[in-house]
Amino acid sequence: MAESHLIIEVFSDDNASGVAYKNRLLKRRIINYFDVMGNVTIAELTKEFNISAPKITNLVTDLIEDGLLKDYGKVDSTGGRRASLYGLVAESCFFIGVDVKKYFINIGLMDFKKNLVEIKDNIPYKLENSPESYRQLMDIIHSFIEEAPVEKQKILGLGINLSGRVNHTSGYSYSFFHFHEEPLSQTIEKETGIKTFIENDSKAMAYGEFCSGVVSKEKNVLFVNMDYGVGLGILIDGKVYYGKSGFSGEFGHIPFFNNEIICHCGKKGCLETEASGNALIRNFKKKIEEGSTSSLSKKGKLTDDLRVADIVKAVKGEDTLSIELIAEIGEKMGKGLAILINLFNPELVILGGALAETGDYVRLPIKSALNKYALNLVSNDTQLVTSKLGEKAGVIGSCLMARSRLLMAGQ
Amino acid sequence: MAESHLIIEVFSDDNASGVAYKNRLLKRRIINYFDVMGNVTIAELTKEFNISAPKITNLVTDLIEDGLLKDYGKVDSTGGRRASLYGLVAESCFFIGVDVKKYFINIGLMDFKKNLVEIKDNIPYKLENSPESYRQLMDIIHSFIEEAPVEKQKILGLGINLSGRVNHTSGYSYSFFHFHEEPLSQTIEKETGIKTFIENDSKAMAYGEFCSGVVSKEKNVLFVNMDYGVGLGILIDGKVYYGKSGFSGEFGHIPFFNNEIICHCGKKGCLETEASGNALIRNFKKKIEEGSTSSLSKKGKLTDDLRVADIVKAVKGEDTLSIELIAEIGEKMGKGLAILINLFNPELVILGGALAETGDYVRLPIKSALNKYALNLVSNDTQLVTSKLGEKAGVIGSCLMARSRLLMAGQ
DNA sequence: CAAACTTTTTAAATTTTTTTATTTAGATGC
DNA sequence: GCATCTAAATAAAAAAATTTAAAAAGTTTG
Repeated sequence: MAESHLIIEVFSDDNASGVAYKNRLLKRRIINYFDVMGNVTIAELTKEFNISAPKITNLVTDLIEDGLLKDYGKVDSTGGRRASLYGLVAESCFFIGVDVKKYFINIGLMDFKKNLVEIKDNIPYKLENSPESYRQLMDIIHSFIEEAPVEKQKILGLGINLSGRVNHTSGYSYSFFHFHEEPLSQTIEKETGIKTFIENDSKAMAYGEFCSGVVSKEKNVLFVNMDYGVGLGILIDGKVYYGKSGFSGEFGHIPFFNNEIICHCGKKGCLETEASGNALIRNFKKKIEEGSTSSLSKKGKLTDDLRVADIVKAVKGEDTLSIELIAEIGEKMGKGLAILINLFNPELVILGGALAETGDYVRLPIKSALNKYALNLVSNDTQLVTSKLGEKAGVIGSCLMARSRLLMAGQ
Repeated sequence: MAESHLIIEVFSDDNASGVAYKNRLLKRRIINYFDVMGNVTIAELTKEFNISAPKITNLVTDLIEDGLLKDYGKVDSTGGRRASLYGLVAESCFFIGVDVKKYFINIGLMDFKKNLVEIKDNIPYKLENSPESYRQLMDIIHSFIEEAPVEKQKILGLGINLSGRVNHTSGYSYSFFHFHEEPLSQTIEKETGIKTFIENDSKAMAYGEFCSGVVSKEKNVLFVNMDYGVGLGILIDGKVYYGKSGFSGEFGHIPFFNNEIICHCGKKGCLETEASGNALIRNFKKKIEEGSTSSLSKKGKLTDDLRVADIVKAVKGEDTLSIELIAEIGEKMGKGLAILINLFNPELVILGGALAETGDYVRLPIKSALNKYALNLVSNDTQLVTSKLGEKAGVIGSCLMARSRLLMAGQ
């Protein structure tokens, strides 16, 4: 009780002046350091922060009293007295992440040490921009909180991923659930009693992959979310890049093709019109109509709502048509990615989203298109890898987003 | 004498530990704050840094003794005792900037307060990747230093802009003057005795425009350098974005057209093949050959080395053909910029370089293409303006780059 | 034009932080 | 197995920074 009160205090944002304020800032920086480095010793902290040992010792002792840190035993021998290793206390606080997809929801609970304590996968749901759909989402969230194996007051943050245009600072979502004057984050916060953060799905996935996925030391990373649409999460200097209003990374809607296909954004020739899950389904249907065969069709007929997940599964099952079509998408995507690589000179490009789950089936065509279309000196710098978190990227990302936005408040 | 020694000390990078180190860091942060804010009072500094008045007073007194700061008199009445205004001392130190263009060089001297003390414009020069061309460049730099109206020891930094691939961290230039194992910056530093920084031209121009040009409060800004080639300087969160090796912003070489024109980079269909000064000249020559007339042609004949500057001049002189062709370039450039706006959601896009000097002749076609091709919600955020510094952007940018890299060393 | 009020600057007292020295804990070698 | 060494933790002393209080320099108002 009192403990949980103290925890929030560390992350609070009041302008207590002078020493108290500085100490709180330092504590946050220390927590942040533990975040990246895992367990560390006092000596390491003094070096990192250029602060004397007694002072660091005091702060660490404080953080232990707050319940955020604990002693994890001694380091291995370094020739002298063995140092104590300190680290975060996993169960000191928790965060919920909600990943809202087109046809389902994933929702998870993460502890302070970034362990995904619980995850509920593939909860059936249909994302629509209606009050009913919103209600349904909230019901799912409520029952998850109810059933969560931790006291509710220990849940400090709630992150929600939505596709489309989202302003993460103000908490407004423009593409979905924009029914009131009030920002969506605030509405949900009032209803749940938990500090809520709305985030764009691709950005959250990118962040997830950055903190807990394939990224090791790279600081400039692009995450491509290949799903029904195409999203992009941009990490610059280890931080998600938002742009003026949070609309950065509209990669799916760059003018790229000379076609006449009208994109759902209203324009023609968007990258998404030919290099996306939607395009894949359209192409697939067309091929079947033209007489191609596939394990997904019976007597030239397809199920009415063919989904991306079906085709991805078929690719894994070596369905020739699916493999051909996914390679085609990959080639076009690769040419688009060449633009990104020329512009960003990133250390790493991560392929994520449903289509990326086909692994090398989509990665290799992308790679060869990159070699063809990107400047060599630049693209030689860039590694191209498949997401490690896979379908969990969204949940993990939104938990981590909520977590970091709470921890970093005012920094 | 002793003074100048102290100045460098403030900006040095030795790891003096403890208090001395922290004070030096603080001093730098204070200088940095003066940089952006101009003259400020002690009270303002205490608020900004959350540091007590006596401590700030001490640091400011120190900086005054170092010769970097001075008292600029009192503020206007605020109802109580009038505060002293402190500000940078312009003549405490100086920086040289060299802007190397295809057919000429601009070189300038900047004081500590960012005033361009002196500039030598349009020094005839031909940029080629040869030792002779390098020698010529160095001669120009040497004689500028000789003739500069300040003691050489007060010149703390030398910035040099080169087009093409430059690694600003290591100091290597890959497109020009890469004759030795040693980084170019080091070679020049040895020869001049002044700390030298090599920079990509578009990035330096972007930085110049950011610090002293059209930018007021914006933090995410794109600077498009429309010259013979097309360059891009990306400012994110108020800092130049480099990417892994400093090759970011290769906007000119994104795969954008379905043409068969071979770009000098070796690929086909680069943006630069149709939306650049080189393309403009090619188009112009072709039009004349086809029988078009222009104030630049006599009896259907053109001077052998038609230059971009000639066409820009003709546009200002209302030459119809030139105006038509520049508008055509603008439209294509605008479609390319739509990509950037969708990706970066910037607050501001600055048009710079020789072609931008045609003002609205190129800006308006770009603007209308943006409306057509960029996502509205995103592009509504973005202001499109013409460079304020014009042809001085390069010199000012490289001076400022040298200045800030010296001031920020180790930050 | 003096009293009351504001705000900066300086001074003194107090607190905090760093430095330096000492103690503790374990590793290594003879 | 004890002396010697290394490095961390702690304690005491010294230095530095902040807080509080007071003085100084104005402004405003009656």
